[in-house]
Amino acid sequence: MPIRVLIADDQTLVRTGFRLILNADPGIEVISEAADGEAAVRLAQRYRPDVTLMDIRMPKLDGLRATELLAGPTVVDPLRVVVVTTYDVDENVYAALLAGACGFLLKDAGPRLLLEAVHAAAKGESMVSPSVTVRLLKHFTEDAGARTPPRPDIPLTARELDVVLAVARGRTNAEISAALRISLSTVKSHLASVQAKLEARNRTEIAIWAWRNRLLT
Amino acid sequence: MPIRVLIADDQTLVRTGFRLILNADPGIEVISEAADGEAAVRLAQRYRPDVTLMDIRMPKLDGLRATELLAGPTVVDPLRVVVVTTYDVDENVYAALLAGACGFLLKDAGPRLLLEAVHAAAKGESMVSPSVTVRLLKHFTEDAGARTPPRPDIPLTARELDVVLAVARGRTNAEISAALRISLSTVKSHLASVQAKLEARNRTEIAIWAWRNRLLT
DNA sequence: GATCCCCTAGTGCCCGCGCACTAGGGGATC
DNA sequence: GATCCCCTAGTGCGCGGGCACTAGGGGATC
Repeated sequence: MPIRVLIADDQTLVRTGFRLILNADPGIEVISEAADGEAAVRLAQRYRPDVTLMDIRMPKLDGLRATELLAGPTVVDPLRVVVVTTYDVDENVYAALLAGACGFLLKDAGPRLLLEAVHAAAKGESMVSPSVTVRLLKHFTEDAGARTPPRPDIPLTARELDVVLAVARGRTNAEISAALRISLSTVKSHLASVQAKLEARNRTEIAIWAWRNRLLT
Repeated sequence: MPIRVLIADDQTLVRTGFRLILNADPGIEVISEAADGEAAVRLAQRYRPDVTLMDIRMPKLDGLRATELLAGPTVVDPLRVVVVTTYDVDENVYAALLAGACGFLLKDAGPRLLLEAVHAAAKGESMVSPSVTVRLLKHFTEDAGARTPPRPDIPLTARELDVVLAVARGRTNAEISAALRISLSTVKSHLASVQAKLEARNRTEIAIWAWRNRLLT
């Protein structure tokens, strides 16, 4: 059984291009096309395709709103939507993912990537354009291991700082241990020395210290 | 000028498979291979390949450490490393990204994905396996979703607020009980309902909520 | 008067955390 | 080579805190 795909884009040429690429894959079948956002929502709700390719800039209803209607957090039985756009703008990525998109592709991506994205979406996985992914990972690693020295010159080691930041995010010792790939004992060791250095009585005071000193925002 | 690739994997069959796939692409040239982590680091430092494919489980030095040595945050002129592994474990993903990997691939990925990953890495972009991406996005939207509705308008009762503020100052339940002149049980009761309302998992997350919403300075 | 919420209070359970202490490998410094 | 610090890891212990549940008095609303 092939993957049933709906294409939503206001430009005929783009739709045709996508259709040709997708139909060349025997595992994929384009079942319908929409030229504006309203039609996209209507057709998607009627046919319930396995994957919907959604352009952002469309008449009547833009692709992000349409995505929210089809895959948003409040939808009971969300569809899989891959957002496709020309412009690699951070706000678009952000909005698309919050709207429930399970993929974000730039139109300059090659056919291989488009096919991968459709297959991934159909499996419940996600595919994001590499140029977007790199920023996503940056976001992630900054969040996870922002090794910025603290304002008041308390000599925390790099590892201790990792633990402090995790605590300040409300993580448990077990979670920290998994995230940093060290044992529970080691987490406790670091935490104990941090606690002594900061003269904190418990982990909450450590978290407060981190917030007070603007290690987090 | 083709993309120069180093393959690091202890299994000969895997290396051969990768080499065949990569060499089929005229834009890619496999310049060397390593069968353990130490050799990977040595060869990578000598030849400085555009992209290194790095297995995690390897003799002598595991791929994560090797990646850290080649692309870690402390390295002056980091190389591009794509981590490749059999096991889709969260800790591996975290560790790989923190070690500076600009890609994370599962070995069950198809050849298309491997090629895309190498091309992306060479361009300074990033490619992550779809099954991993889906979890990465979940993290992202959770983080973002926790930020977007900065709801100070959660209906906390006066007494609950007292307790929250005390917690946000690092007080223990016993101290709160004494300060507010109520029993320990009552403190726990209030705290339990606060916890439910804020969807917090522990008192630290309650304290974080208070600071994030500027209930304290 | 009935209903609802808030504040108060309790019991039992047990897991996570903090405390004290030890310890070895590795890198940097003297 | 000796010393120091960092990161790692472990054991044992005990308390604080989170979880589930019940419950009664009082004020406000319907």
